[in-house]
Amino acid sequence: MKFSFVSDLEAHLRDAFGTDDLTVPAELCPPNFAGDVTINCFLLAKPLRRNPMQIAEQVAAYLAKHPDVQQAEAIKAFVNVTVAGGAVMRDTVADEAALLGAVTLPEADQRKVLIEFSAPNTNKPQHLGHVRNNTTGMAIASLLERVGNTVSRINLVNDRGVHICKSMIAYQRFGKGITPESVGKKGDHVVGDFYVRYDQEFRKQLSALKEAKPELAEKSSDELFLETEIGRATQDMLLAWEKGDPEVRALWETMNGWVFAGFAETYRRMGVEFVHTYLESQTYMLGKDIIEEGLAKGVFYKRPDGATVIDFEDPTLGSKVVLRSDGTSVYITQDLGTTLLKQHDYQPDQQIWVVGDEQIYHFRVLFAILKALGYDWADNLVHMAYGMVNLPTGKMKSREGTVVDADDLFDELDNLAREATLERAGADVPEDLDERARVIGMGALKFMLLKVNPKTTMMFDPQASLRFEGDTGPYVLYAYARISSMLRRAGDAALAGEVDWSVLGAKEEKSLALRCAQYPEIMHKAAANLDASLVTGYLLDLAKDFSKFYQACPVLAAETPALVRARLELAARVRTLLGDGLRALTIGTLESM
RNA sequence: GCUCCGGUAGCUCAGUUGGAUAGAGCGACGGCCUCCUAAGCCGUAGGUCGUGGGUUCAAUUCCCGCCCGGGGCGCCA
Repeated sequence: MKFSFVSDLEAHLRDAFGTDDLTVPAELCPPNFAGDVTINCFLLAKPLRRNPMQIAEQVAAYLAKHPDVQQAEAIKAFVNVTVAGGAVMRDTVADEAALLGAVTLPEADQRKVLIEFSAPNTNKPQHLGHVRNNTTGMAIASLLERVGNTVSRINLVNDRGVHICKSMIAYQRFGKGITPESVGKKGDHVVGDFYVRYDQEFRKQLSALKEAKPELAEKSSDELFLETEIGRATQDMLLAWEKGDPEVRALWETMNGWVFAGFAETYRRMGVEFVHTYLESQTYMLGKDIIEEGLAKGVFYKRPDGATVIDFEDPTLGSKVVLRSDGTSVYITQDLGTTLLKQHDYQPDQQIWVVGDEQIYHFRVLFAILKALGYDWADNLVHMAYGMVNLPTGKMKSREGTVVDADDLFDELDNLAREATLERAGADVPEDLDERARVIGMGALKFMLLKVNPKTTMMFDPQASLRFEGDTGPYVLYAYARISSMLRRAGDAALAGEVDWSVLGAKEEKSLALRCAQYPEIMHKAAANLDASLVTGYLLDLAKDFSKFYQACPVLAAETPALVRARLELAARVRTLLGDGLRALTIGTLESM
């Protein structure tokens, strides 16, 4: 927020104290104090080397005489300033293009960013955890784009490995040749069902094994995996896959095809899009050459047991194996390879991974290795770690069937939004009911997930999530729709000609305009911190300020045409910002609700 | 054991370079539709900011100890 009176005050103070380069911080005045804007003089005490109370007195005395200022009151070290309505409007919302334009960063600060998110496995459908990832990834990507960066969204699908073999084995044994079409089910769910079926069979064999050999009772299921018949069969299938066995490959292609078709549908409903999807089946062999290179450079060394390792200087990183003693890759080897591949393919200034916080250590190691290998861009790699989603009943566990399925959740929210819409519509069933239900349901879900700070482990209460009142996406959508409705009623002619902003000055009008003025800085901060919750919080504040204004100040029925015009114009600004902000979070809007 | 994240109202969460009397939503209670969409607005109740020290004019915020909860520390991914 930049006000003329603040600039004048800065010039005055620089002059009076002989200081260069002084910036005066102007904040919104807290609601329990009288004023619009507050100057915190504690922050001026150091640069001016004066007692903050004295500065406050001086600031208040200067501002009291300023033409834009109606009242300036010093309380302790704070100066609460009541600004003339016209001046507030002139310095905040009058120039819409300038307000929106300020969101775009200067060219020198714009970056080319590559963001990877979603990264699902092809053995089961997506659940609420993936939904948080997808929503966060899309929101961060479009937020970064909105402030002027060039963003490439990519996915890296884990389409090979033991997990998919499990589903394949179960399908071979229990599938009876069904297809998604024959059972009328999404392909990812069909494959996921076999993954669950596999686990049942494995458990069965495991308990039989433990019964036969009581000495194994204490062993973990991982340790006993190859002791079971189905475990060995799975291992054999994995090896056959790696050798390119035609039959195994054909089944793999078929089942992955089902999963991808299912994912496409889930992504479509969420509005998730990627410029490219890397497949692990095509990249898993990458990375070994980098190990060779690092070995030659002395970054890695071969341990007596044959494993290739790196010892970090940082004791919290310790030591990490990068190649097994048999020469095969580990997880991090592949990740080194794909990181280089992505760097080569896109030449980004920065790579971002949206991956759960349980992998924080993994990424620290990954980045440290790349740094040790001498890649200067390794300093710009970012793991955007986000927290898990828990349910009131506890953690989500696929095997225990306690996951909230993404598609089911979408359906449920869609239905509730439809009911809520019909309930409010009365006899007039809207023609675009489907569209409304979709936007409201998905908007409610995304907004709720984005509202909490990404790094916090969040609690998802399915019951509470189905409500559309209070601090929710629909609340914001509702404010948007009401303004749209007002503008429709007013007609285009109502927005023609000059606006006399000086007719505004009610506290609700000023608060609203001041809130609008915060938009660019909020967007910058959210983008810089990769934190979409700053935007949701802001949009709620803006929508609340609008609702208060709307309650207190009649717009279309205002006393004079000039007042109608100015209030309508102010409301239009709010609508523009709400739409812009929601779009930056990949949440759609509605013209009527 | 080492390490990372968290502990704020009954519940879910804000509070980010240390600043005024710690906020919101839900839930509870009480008001507001002859008036631009009540998915709304207004009010009441609800807090030793986990705990004990320290730094500071000023600490929910920074530092240290402790308690509680969660994650991570593999030749798994």
